[in-house]
Amino acid sequence: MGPIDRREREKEKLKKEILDAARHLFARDGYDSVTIRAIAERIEYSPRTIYLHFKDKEDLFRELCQHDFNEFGQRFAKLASVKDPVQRLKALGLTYAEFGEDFPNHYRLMFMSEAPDYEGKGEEEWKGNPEMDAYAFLLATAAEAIATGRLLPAYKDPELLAQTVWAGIHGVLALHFSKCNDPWVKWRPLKKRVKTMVDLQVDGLLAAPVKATKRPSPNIGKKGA
Amino acid sequence: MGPIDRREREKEKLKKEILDAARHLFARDGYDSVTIRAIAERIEYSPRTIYLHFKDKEDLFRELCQHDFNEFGQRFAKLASVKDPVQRLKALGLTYAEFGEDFPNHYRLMFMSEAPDYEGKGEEEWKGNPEMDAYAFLLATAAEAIATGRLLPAYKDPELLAQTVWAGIHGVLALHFSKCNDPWVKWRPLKKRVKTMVDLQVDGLLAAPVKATKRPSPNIGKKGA
DNA sequence: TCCGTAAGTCAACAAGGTTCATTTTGTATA
DNA sequence: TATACAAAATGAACCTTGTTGACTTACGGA
Repeated sequence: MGPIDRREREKEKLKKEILDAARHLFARDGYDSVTIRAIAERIEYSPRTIYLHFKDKEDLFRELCQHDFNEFGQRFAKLASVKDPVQRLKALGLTYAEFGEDFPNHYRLMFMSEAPDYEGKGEEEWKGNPEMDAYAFLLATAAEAIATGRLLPAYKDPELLAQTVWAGIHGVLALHFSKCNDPWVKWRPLKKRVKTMVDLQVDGLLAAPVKATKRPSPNIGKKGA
Repeated sequence: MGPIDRREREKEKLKKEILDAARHLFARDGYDSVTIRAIAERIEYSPRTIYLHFKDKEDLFRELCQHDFNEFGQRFAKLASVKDPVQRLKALGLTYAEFGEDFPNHYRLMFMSEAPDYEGKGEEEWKGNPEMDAYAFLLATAAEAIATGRLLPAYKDPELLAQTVWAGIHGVLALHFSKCNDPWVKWRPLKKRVKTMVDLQVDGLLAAPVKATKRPSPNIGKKGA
């Protein structure tokens, strides 16, 4: 049965066209500024047609992310070759930030907008999500880093460590995206801020500058305010 | 001239009513979900009236922030009594995060949405802004901390240090607000993540656990990936 | 009492997401 | 070949929301 197959293919092709148009516009103008009508105009179809392929604007947006974030996943995957987990942690941070710099609108989309509620959805719904893969990779690296015994004993929960490191770099980017116009801040170059964050975190984890391999003293004592 | 004054007072009172209604709604529902019409309905005036007091929705929103962020400024001001600048840095982080926890929607408003362009506006436009005061305070604390000589020599730029520390805590909050539903992350409690971030950063700055007062070794050498 | 100004309102516009009812199109079948 | 039918596509409209133009009302001063 040829015709049916062809139709199916054509349907897929149109969907791809929509995604391409949407990608272009979202990346250039940001989520809010892009209208369904504009996307439709770009592909020379009526706005209504888009709704035959996507439930609503957010659904389109989300599918686009899912599709595109392979780039993100691929960049991360390359870092598997870094043997030392602590160095890999650093590399992860730098790569993550680089992605944010290269694709600011995608970054915003993925990390700075309310996530959909996965409540109730099965694992299949989010399996294969590059964001998840990246987090898993970060988590594994954190665990390995801890396993080297070179970190301060306070940092022994891989999950907590991964979340904290992630938050640090994310903070640099997020602040950059939303606050870079504050006139009372003499912003340092983004790259410099990223590097400082990465260094600071690793310094904090190792808690002994550069080449110390053993933690200097086990008792950290109370840290209360 | 009594009547004129009274009119002025009444005008101010109505403006305050608008702000109160807006605060309530913004805090409860978030910026996007609040409509001008809803605010108007709450104060039992027509929507048009709001435009007699504020240029547009964003202007209203911004004035509200400006007005409310005294709370923010006051919390910070209290920390001036912490003598040790490093401890004060810690306290600043914890207080900042506490504010975000207590007023998530205000936090979002102030730190997670595109700032207006201050381009071209004179200093008067943003003078007295509590956000600026808070940043100035953080900056001063960073400078003092550096001046103690207890930090690693790599961290000698107060501006860069302030920006990095801010970014770290902000990252924890921002990630929390937009990503706490990701099912593949076993999120640790927010308070714990905040504390970890603060500790990690201070550990990194001091680069010698706990009570070390002198930097252990001046040469940090290259940190490149 | 009458005028002018400030305060306030109604109705409407425009933009944008979304849907209803309808038309067009291409395929399979009598 | 002519017809029935489902898929594809669309134009017009609906609804919400920010915003504004034009009008009405209230009131202090002459």
